[in-house]
Order: sequence, then structure tokens, then C-alpha cells
Amino acid sequence: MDAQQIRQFNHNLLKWFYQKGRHLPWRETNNPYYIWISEVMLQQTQVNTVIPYFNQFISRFPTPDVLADAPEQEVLKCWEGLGYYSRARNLQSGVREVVEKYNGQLPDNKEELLSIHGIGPYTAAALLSMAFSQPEPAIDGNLMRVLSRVFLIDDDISKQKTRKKFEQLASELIAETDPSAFNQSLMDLGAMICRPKKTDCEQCPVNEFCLAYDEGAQLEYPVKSGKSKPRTLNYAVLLITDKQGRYLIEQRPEKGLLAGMWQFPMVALDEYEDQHQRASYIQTRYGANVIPVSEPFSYTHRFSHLIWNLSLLEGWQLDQIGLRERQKWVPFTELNNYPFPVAHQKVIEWIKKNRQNHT
DNA sequence: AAGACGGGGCG
DNA sequence: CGCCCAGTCTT
Repeated sequence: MDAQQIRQFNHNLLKWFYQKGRHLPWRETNNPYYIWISEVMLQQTQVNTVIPYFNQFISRFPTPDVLADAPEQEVLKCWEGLGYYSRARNLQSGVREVVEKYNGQLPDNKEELLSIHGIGPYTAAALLSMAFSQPEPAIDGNLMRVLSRVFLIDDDISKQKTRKKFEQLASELIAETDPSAFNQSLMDLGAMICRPKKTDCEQCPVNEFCLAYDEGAQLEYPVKSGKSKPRTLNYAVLLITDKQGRYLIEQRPEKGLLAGMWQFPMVALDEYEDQHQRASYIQTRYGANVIPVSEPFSYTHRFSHLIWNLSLLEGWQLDQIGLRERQKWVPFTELNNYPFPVAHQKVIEWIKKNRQNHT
């Protein structure tokens, strides 16, 4: 595109955005802290999922100071069900950094933003453009999908090098007048018109520039290498109660999958030769004999990179076994004070439905 | 350069 | 059931 075409491209795009762009809670504000929260929540997560979480989050943690001072467990509780929980932990540690090093004000330059844990190249650019009006293109999946179609770019977008290529291209396109609107318009275009499968090219404000549209090859773009298949793991989930009817729950490790979240004890089934060996392990570790729940309950929980097959066992702790680190006895009614991953919320639902005596 | 890291929506 | 989503961190 020459300079004239770039101007026209921008004009069409922004005009469409001002007329048809989405009105979203985090677009009602110029508060960099709120924009930051929204950008983190929106990583790999769709807008409609984020909206209620965003509203609740800023109401509970209205300023960086409040979030910095909050217990991590409360932050995770507000993130419960949103997934990628390290985002929440990184956001809080990032906010603490901002409170200490920058007096609670988000820095307005790329180097310092990138130094903050949880802020990568996308979020830094989004903040620079949307909170500080700087002409930084925010390279995300939407932008790469749109531009790969417009310019017929067939590089694999899961490669790092390709991201740099789009960064170069987009920085030539972005206008200084309203960089925030430039980035947001490409996001809205990607979400509303230039969608992955269901494209709506007739309504596209820049279809006259789109080489893929010209060739009818929209669905061939972007090019993305396939992901490996998820592994399957089999677990027993243990519903262990004590004399008072409280449930035994455990907090997961500080790192790795679902870090810091709570769950009912899980026993990896594939590590035992037979049921007897497994039962003896459970007896030793938890002081309980467990059997499948009366209405057998097995279910599958699917992550992007692995699959859990879970089956629910129940038992009563007869032998007193000392409570280990990160374990707790909790009455049913207090389970909702702890952040549980969705895989275990399904167990709580099961209890609600199948047991009378949860007072 | 690859994997790990969640959960929901949609055809 | 497979793909996708306003990515980042770790290895």
C-alpha cells in the first residue's frame, strides 16, 4: 500500500469503528489500572466471559493499593472460573511492583512496562496505545488474522518471528491521530466481521483492500501450525468426611497447574498396580477406606493441553491422621470461601444434589 | 523454539 | 469433538 492507500484504509477502519465499535466497560475509562486489568483478563478469553469478572474485580479492588494489599486467595477467588490463574497472581505481583516502584502509577514507556511480571509485548502495546495514546500496534490474534487476510501473509502465526513481521507492518499502518482506536478497531473487526470461520466480508469496511477477499481465500488465513493432542490422566477424587461431616480439602502447590487453588484430594490411578494397592495408599495417607459413591460419578474435564478422567470415591476418616500442610477440614457451607477450579466445582455441585445433610 | 497454562463458546 | 479466544512464562 502506498501512503494514500494507507490513509484510506485507516479512514474506513476508524469510521466503521466509531459507528459500529463495541461499547465495553473498560472502554468507558481512561484509568490505566482498569485497562490493565481488562487486558489481562482478555488474554485468551472472550469478551462476554470477561465482562462480569471485570466489573466485580474493579468493584472489589478499585485501586492498585487495594489490590496490592489483598490476600492472594481473595484475588484467586475473584478469578475463579476464568482460567489461567497465574494471570491473577502475576497481576497482583505486578501491581505490588507498581505501588512500590512507581508510586502506584503505571509507567508510560515500553521498557518499564515490559519489566513488570505478567505484562508481555501485547499488553504493553495495548496499554501504551489505549491508556497513553502512543502509536504502538498491539499484536494479538485478531490483528494477525485481519492483516494476514488483507495482505495474504502465509507465515505461521504461532511462530515468534511472524509476530515481529506483523509488528513491522502494523507500525507502518497505525496513525498517530488515534492509536487507541486503531488497535481497538482491528480487535472489533476481528471479533465481529473478520472472524475465524464465519466471515462477513460484505460488511467489512476494508474489503476493498483485502487480497484474500479478492481471491475468495479468507478461510485459508491465518496459517497456524497444529497443536499436539492433549494427554489423558486418570484420577480418583476423594470425598473424605470427619465425624462432624466436614470435608477434607487441599491447596495445590504454588507453581504449575491450577497453582494455589483448592481441591478435594486426588489420587493418580495409573500409579498403582491394582485397586488393593491404591486402597492401601489411601488408607495410609488419609486414614480412610473409600468406595465409589452410591450413585457412581465419573466425569471428564478437558484442559487445552490435557484431559482429566475423574471418578468420585467417598469415605469416612476413622483413624486420626495429622492434618498435613495445605490441608483443611471444611464444613460444606464454607467451601465457597475457597477458590476451586471448575473440575472440582463439579464435585461441589454433586454434593449439593446428592447429599441431604450439608448444613 | 516448544510447552505449559483453563475454561467456555460454537459449528 | 475440534478449533478458537485482546498472551505470557518457563524450560
